[in-house]
Amino acid sequence: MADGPTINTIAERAGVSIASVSRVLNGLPTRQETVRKVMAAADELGYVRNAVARSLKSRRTHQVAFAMADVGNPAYLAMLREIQPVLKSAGYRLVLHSTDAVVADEIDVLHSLGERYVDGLIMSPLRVTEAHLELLAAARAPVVIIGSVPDGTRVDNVRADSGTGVRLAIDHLYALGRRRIAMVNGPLDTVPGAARGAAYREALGDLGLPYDDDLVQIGDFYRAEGARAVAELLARVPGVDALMCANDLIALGALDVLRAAGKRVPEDVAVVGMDDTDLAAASWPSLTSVSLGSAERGKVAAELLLDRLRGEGGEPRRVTVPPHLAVRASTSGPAHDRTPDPGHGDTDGRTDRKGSGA
Amino acid sequence: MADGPTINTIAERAGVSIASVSRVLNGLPTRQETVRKVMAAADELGYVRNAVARSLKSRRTHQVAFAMADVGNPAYLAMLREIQPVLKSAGYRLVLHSTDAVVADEIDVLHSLGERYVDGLIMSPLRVTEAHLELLAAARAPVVIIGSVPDGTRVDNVRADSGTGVRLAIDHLYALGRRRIAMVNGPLDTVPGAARGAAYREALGDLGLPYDDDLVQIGDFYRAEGARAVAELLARVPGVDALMCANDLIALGALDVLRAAGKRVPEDVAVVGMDDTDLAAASWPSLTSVSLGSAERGKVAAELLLDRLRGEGGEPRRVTVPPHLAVRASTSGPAHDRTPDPGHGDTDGRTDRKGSGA
DNA sequence: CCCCACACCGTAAACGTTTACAGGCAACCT
DNA sequence: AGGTTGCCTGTAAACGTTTACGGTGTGGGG
Repeated sequence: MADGPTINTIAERAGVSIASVSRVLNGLPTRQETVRKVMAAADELGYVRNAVARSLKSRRTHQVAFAMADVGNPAYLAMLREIQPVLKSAGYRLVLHSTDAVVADEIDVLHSLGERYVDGLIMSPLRVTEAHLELLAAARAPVVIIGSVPDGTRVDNVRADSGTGVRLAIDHLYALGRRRIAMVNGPLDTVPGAARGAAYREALGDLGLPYDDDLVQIGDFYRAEGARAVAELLARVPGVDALMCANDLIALGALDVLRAAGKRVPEDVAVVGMDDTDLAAASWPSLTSVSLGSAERGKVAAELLLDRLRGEGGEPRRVTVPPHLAVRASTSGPAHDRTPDPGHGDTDGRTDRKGSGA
Repeated sequence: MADGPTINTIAERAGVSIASVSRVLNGLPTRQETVRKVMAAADELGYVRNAVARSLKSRRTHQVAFAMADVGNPAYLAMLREIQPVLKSAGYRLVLHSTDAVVADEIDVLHSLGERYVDGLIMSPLRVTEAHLELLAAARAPVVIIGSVPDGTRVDNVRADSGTGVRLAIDHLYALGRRRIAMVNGPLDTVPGAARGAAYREALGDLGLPYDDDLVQIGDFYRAEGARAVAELLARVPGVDALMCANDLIALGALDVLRAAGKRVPEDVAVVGMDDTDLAAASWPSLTSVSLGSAERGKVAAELLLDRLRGEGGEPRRVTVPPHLAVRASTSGPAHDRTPDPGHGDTDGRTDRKGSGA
């Protein structure tokens, strides 16, 4: 296999200096004859520029890292799917870090920025610890955080608004005439759990509905736990007419239990999920779900980072992506898929993906 | 922000040569006193090794690329989820290429191997063209292909076996007493479409069932097209008692239509999907599906590549990952989720993922 | 005819590491 | 005491680029 040709090999073969070769390859002004000779030599040798050497000299790797907890999580996946093309079209490669929700791994990623193998980083941390903040402050490359970050942290930041999301859903249910709206939440010591629980309470208040502890059931963010929680809830409050679920998996569990209990969805009980994953469109009945704009957040984050990489300075920017409601059969009757908000309504397109397996 | 400390900065501060610094940092035998001084200096300066310079000298980047058509496709996603941890624990970073099913992009990726920004590549191409083969033969780094490749191609190769997969499903349906088993396929000019169609015909033959053109319906690999195809099929052959669908999306479309037609699943019509995506476990009734072992293929591919990176030579290896059947409610009655093949039975665990949206 | 301007090119340094080689020094043996 | 051994360390080259700088040759103007 030998050792690939370098700029030196070309120089020899073309009878010019390596400086000329470099100039030609970079399109700097050069005599026509020289260009011809160099190009010919490069073609014959099948030369490809060594990216590592180039990076060393130019201090640019044209790589960007994206770090999140788990590729399998549809929220992160949606981000990834938007980030990738944005970076690609700007000439950057994407280095993927899956941190398995381990804080130490996230710290590692931040620390490894110092190795300078990427020009920038997009990170969506689970929680932001002191260690995160310290490393962020000292980061040797631009960083964009997807998720919430303490006020005053000097870092570009793109966040969701699950509080408003919950409110959208509750308003929707209220508009449909539902008055006994229950909340099936995940653990309250998680950031999303706490935020969604608080928003539920507030939204009820604003609508003049009483807050009733009996209507709140805590489980976990999984399907089986969601089912269990809803079963308990139904036993306690048989007359409930709507379920606000803290994510889509819980909502799927709710559908299971309601079906088993002989309740019709949405006629007897309306169900709303959250995150608007592709499971929502695939389930039966299809699930109305609050989209927190993961895709949009990914895209914005990538664009913020590219701005920094282009050298734009200035104060850290903060963008909040508004949630929206993807209305489907589980609240609005038997019609199949309706998305009243065409501005973001690519929701259902997502099931249109090929599942071949070559 | 200044310019980060280098090995030179440390050498100065510790009063030793850069060679000694390098030795200490790499754990080569060194006097205790020197180690102490160097470590102290490095700590105080917050030194982090420059990965680019290191790669240039050592000709190792500790990066591996994975190229596939689309991260959103659950089959590729499953691969990615297995590849990532295997590479990570071996100390490699993952560079992700999404080629959007554009052949030119795949060629680009292969070509860019010459830039030496990665030590190896795992690629799952849609089709393998002449250009692919040429570049593979000349590749300057080890490559593992996930998918089929012409016999005699000198490249490590991991493939699925969708033919056997179809047969598993047909046998299963036959064992349940079904005799009018229809096939709902995607276009026959695609690789998976052709293979699955042929396998269907063969499997019927082996079971002594007649092949009947009326029982075959061609659509496309999407939910809506699947629904349309099944509607036609039902109109033509009302007595069909089982549907073999060429992927999960088609099967979801089938469920929609059967429900609308008042047919019970599985009592009246049993339904089998293919690819065993997480949609299969989420749907109602949950969907029996043929897993083509995407996750397993990803894992095996990563391991083959690591072997090469460790310097193992030898003939190109070919591994075929056996398919298996994830049996669920859409064929085996009302009981919820049963996977009779515990050897691969992590199927349902996949829905147990958190869908938070910080 | 001389000089200057200009276009082009080559030499060499630099980016931040790793590593072959050789020098220095202490300890040990004879 | 002199020689040998072995450990530790420093010098310098190398990895493959980019680029500042100065040199050469040509053409044109005075």
